[in-house]
Amino acid sequence: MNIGEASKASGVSTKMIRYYEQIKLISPAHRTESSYRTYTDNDVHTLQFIRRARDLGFSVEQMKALLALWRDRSRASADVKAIALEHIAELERKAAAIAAMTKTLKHLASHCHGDERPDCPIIEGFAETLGEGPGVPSKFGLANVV
Amino acid sequence: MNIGEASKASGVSTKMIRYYEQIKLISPAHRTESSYRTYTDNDVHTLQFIRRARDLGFSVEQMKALLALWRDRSRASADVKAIALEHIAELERKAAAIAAMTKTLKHLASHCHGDERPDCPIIEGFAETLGEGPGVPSKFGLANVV
DNA sequence: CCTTGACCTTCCCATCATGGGAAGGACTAA
DNA sequence: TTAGTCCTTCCCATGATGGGAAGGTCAAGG
Repeated sequence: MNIGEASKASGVSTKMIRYYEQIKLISPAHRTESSYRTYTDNDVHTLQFIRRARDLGFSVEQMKALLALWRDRSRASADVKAIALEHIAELERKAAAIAAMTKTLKHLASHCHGDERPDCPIIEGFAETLGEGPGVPSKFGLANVV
Repeated sequence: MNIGEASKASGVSTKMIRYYEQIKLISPAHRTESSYRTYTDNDVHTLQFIRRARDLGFSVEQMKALLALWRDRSRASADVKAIALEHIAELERKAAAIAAMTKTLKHLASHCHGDERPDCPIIEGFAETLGEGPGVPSKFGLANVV
C-alpha cells in the first residue's frame, strides 16, 4: 500500500512516516518503479507500535530502543521494564513541576480580585524580589517542562 | 552594568537576554561607545519579572502581555487574572495528559515480571491492536505535552 | 487518448525556547 | 604589553511536527 493508506491505517502522518525513515527509526520503505514508497501490513504494524509508544510520551530515542527490544525475542522483560520505569519517573518529574507552577499560580490568583481595580497580587508577585538570589543556572529550568 | 552582571543579577542567561531583545520582549539596551549593552537596576528588575513568569511556565507571548499590564498602572486586575487563569487551565490540561500516560504505563509495567524472561505485557501492549482504529488526526497529540 | 484530480516525490522553512561555538573586538589587572 | 575575561555578531542545533511549493504519477471518466 501507499504511504497515505499506511498513514490512515497506523495513525501516523505521512510527514512523520518519512521523517521516521529519515532518522532511521524505521527502515527505508520499498519503492515502486516510480519511487513511491510501499508498505506491507507488517510495516503498518510497526507504525502502530510507534504511534502507541509516542502517545505514551516516549521519545524517538526511547522508541528506537523499544523497537529493538520488540524485535529481539530473547530479550529480558526487565530491559523493557527499565525503559518504562525510567519514562514513568520522567513523567512524574514533569507532573511535579507542573503541579508546583499550578499551585503558585492558583495561590496568586486566589488573592487577585479580578475586577476593574488595578492592584493585583499576581503581577506584584512577579515583580517583587522574593529573596531568591541568582536564578537556577540550570540548562533545564521549570519552563522547559511545559 | 554589563550584560553578564545583569544576567547574574536576574537569573536570565546572556543568550536569552539578547534573544528577548531581538524578539522585542524587552526594549533594546543602551550601548556604550564600543557597543556593549548596559543595564540599569530597572532593566534588571524587568528581567527578574520575566524570569519569574517564565519559571511559572508562561510563554513569551504571555509574558509580553504581562509586561504590558505590569507597566500599565491603570489596567484592571481582571486582565491579569484572565491570563493567569488561562495558563492554569493549560497547565492542568497538560497535567491530565501526563497523568493519563503515567496511569497506562504503570498499569502495563505492573504486569511485567521484569526478570530475565522475554514475555512482557508492556511491549505487547504497544504491539497489539486494541481496536483504536485510525489514530487521532490531531495536530497536537498527547506526545506534544511531554 | 487525454484531462482532471488525487496522490506521490523531494526540498526548504517555521515552530518554541534554549544553548554551543567561532571569529573578532574591548577591557582589566599585573 | 600581555594574558585572560568579557563583549559583539553570526550561524547552527535541538525535538517532533506541520506547511507549502514544484513537479512527477496514477486512475477514472469523457
